[in-house]
Amino acid sequence: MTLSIATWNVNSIKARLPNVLEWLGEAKPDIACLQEIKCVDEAFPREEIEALGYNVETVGQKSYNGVALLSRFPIEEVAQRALPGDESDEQARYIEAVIGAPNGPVRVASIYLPNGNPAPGPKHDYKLAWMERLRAHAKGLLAYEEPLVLAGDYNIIPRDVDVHDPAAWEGDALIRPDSRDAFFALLWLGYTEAFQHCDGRADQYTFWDYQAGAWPKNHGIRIDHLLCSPQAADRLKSVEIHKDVRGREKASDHVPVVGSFAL
DNA sequence: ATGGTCGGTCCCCGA
Repeated sequence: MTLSIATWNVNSIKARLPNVLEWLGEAKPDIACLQEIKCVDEAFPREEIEALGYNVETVGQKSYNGVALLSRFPIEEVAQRALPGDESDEQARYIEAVIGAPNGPVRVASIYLPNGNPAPGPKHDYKLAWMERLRAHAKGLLAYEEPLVLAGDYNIIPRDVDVHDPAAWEGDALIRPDSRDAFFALLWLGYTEAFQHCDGRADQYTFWDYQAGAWPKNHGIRIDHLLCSPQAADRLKSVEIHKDVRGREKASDHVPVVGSFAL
């Protein structure tokens, strides 16, 4: 059977609820990792999403950030409601759970990695420190030797072919060499970036800014990623970027990325 | 013609 795992930065679940319900109804992902829900847990439209057959777990925050995990299969254990490594970090950017999929447990995290702009500066320092915490935690997770997908908005453009005009982004926190190095450090642990593994084509984007006609000009960037443990990568069959979602009424600036696994 | 956006909250910030 095929297990599909999606990631989508919705840029406010309240503003995006009709789009989210429409997309869930047509794409029917088994597991969906959402980012930037921009609301506290009590304000999340849980009932509407549960009505489509999903179990729901959220780590919310007023106005900013916020992540959610939706699953057709039971969420057996919420393993983390924050990224370990800094008790003083109050930003809602990480949730990790074990899903009871029909053929065995699958661990999934929904990640909203800090943007980091302007760089250099305290926000970029926070981004790099957060990525180092993610690296340390992701390293430990490999010891489980289980199918694991770290899905989310990484705010990293991995390669120059993942942006319409690399020169226009020079110096930006999403493309800076130090940001990229921190992302590559995750891959060097043994994680596989699903899109590059399955497809790898140039000019396949997951985000188009609301400003400056970025969408009609196709001036996008690819920053939403699925990082797979070896046990997940072995079972990875395909990755799809649901680009058409960007052209809909009241669209998020990001689109869903869906991985299909023989799990 | 060198502009142009959203979303949340509150009168500006983050992306």
